[in-house]
Amino acid sequence: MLFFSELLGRWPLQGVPVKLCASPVSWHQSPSSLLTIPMARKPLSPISHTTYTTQCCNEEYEIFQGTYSSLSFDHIYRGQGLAYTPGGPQPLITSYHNHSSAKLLQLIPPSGLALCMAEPDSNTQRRSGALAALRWQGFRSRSSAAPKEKPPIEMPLERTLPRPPAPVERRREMTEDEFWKWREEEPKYEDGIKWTSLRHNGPAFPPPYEQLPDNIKFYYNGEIVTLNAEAEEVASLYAKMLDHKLTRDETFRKNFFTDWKDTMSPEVKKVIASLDQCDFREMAEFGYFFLDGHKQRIGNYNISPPGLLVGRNSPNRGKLKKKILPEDVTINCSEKEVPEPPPGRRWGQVQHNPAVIWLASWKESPPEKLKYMMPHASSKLMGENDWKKYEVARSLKHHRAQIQEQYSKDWDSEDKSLRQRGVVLYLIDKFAFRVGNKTKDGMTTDTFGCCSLRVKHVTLHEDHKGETKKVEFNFMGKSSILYKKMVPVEEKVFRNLQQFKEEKGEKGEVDLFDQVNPQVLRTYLKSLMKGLTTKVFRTHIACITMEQQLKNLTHHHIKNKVLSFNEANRKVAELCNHQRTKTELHWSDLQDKTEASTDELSLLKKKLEQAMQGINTEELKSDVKRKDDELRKLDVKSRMEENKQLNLNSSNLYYIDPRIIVAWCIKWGVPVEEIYTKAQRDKFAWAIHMNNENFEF
DNA sequence: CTTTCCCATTCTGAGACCCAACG
DNA sequence: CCGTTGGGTCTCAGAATGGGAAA
Repeated sequence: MLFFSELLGRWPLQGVPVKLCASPVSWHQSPSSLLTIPMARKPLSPISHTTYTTQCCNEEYEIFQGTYSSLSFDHIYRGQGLAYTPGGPQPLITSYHNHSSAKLLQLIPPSGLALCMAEPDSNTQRRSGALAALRWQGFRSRSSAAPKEKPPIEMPLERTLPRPPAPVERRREMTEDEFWKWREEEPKYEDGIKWTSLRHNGPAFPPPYEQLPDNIKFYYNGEIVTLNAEAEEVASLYAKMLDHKLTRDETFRKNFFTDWKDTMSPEVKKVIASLDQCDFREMAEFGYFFLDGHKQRIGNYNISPPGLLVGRNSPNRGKLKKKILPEDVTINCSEKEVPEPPPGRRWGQVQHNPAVIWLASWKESPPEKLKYMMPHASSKLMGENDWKKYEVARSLKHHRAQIQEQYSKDWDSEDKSLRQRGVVLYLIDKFAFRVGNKTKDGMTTDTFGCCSLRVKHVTLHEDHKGETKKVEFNFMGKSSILYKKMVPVEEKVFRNLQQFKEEKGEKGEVDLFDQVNPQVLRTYLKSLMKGLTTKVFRTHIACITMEQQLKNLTHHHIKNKVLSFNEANRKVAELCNHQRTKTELHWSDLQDKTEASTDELSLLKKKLEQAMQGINTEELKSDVKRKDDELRKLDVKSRMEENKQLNLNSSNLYYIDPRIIVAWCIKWGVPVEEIYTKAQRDKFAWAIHMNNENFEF
């Protein structure tokens, strides 16, 4: 909870993290009825006026009549937010976002400051930052309202840069007590006077437009036309949206063209008569690259802005991610086509390496790791790699039996390192574990994979729920996702694990497989099959599983094809342990409910049994039935919730050979569009193009 | 109308794996 | 000679974002 007093010190509110207080009554002076300020769903046109009248403090006030809509901070800074109050129009300071509404909890005269607080539902919190505040001056009741004369408001929209220097004095924020003290002691101003001193830094402006380099041209009717600076800026805004469907919308085009024309110099205006003849394509500068002359999308062309590192459990979280300058960037391109660095800057390095597919790289910190600008998943280069990956995974089927035979033999070896290797490989082959590279101490999160498993991560159960020989895994995997599963294993694997554990005694933090590391394993796998690595197993198993699951769907079960597809997909996600970690709020509620219902049901059943001897059991029977139904419904719901914990996206994007899906789609007459989204179809264009009905993984 | 749910897409962090250099 | 290390490259990972529509 951020107190009102604190708010004042932080005006305007951009970027202020605010926690919601469950009962925001702590600063209430007097009870007041809630006032909802409705939000327009779509930005209202400037001419539309709406009047909202509502009850507050048991008196009726006219609250707004104005042109507010999806007001963001951005709008506010530009002074576009206006509230028409009884005292006349006033700038509105709020963090409204469309999709959100806020409850005005209290109006605090006479300063006219009002605080609006969003309801603590997840959406408003997420979208609007939980708190909206509104400064409303000239607050008066209707009875004493000043005549509705709207004084012209002076809102200097144009300022001369540079901005005025920030005040040097650092001011401590008031405590709540201090705030109220100040409020009591503040001088009573006469009407029309609000303050004696007022200081701030003015609005923040977006960076100025940078003109396009000379080699970027705009064409009209096939001819190069040089636009004046202002027209170019506006044109580039349109160019950015070329892929947007709105650029085929008549009104959108008409409106843009009219406004664009206003920015043209007379000479340019004379030339450009129709939008249809305009070719903006080159002006959409970023986001594309040309591979042997063919236009391809770039995956990530925005360098992430400086900020604080938000890692998943990373020891570096909170550390500064420095601003990346052109001088930090290495460009990879062909020799005669070096991109123009931003004006007045230069590239750190330019190289012409055709052996790699990245377009630019820079070192991001922390941790000191290279980042790359890469082609988009839909590009030829990425598509080829994707295809190659699946071909390798596919070829594993010719070697798998032999590999399994080999590692099974290793379980009996005299050599402990061989026995360990055999067990490790078994786990990888059976449970699709990641290899588990060494993590740098202190630099990265402690997460684990097969080779790096520690003694405490593995629990052996000789006899578990009547079944014998079960192994329980419990460790943090990639991205700190918990891997917790209980699985049956081969007798010999079990004995070996038992022995490895025993050797280490009570030391849970010790590596379970001390004789194996990813490097050794890699060399070994390489000798078994060309291109074989640990992750090939993961891909292979995922594909086989998917194919099998889809095959199991008979005509009878295939009524809802998309649903059955998801079911199969889910199996793969489960195998790969792909989860979403967001805690669903109602998840625990549901469990509680189920538990309570179960208790009630058993109680009712008991009652029924006791009453059986009597005659009047009908009522009880129906009670039992009702409760039973209720429980069944809850069960279905909870299973649905459970499924929500799985993340199907990763397996779909990275593990399941799209050719399996395409073949399945053809076989059952399911349009690919029903299975893959637009972005996925782009990524898997290579597989869709192959269109092979008989594909078998 | 507001609020909540749902989903596709983007974002950027975190692994795997390769290879050359090192000890 | 051979195992280890660390930088470089590409793949995989869930969260954040934001549009749209159902409730």
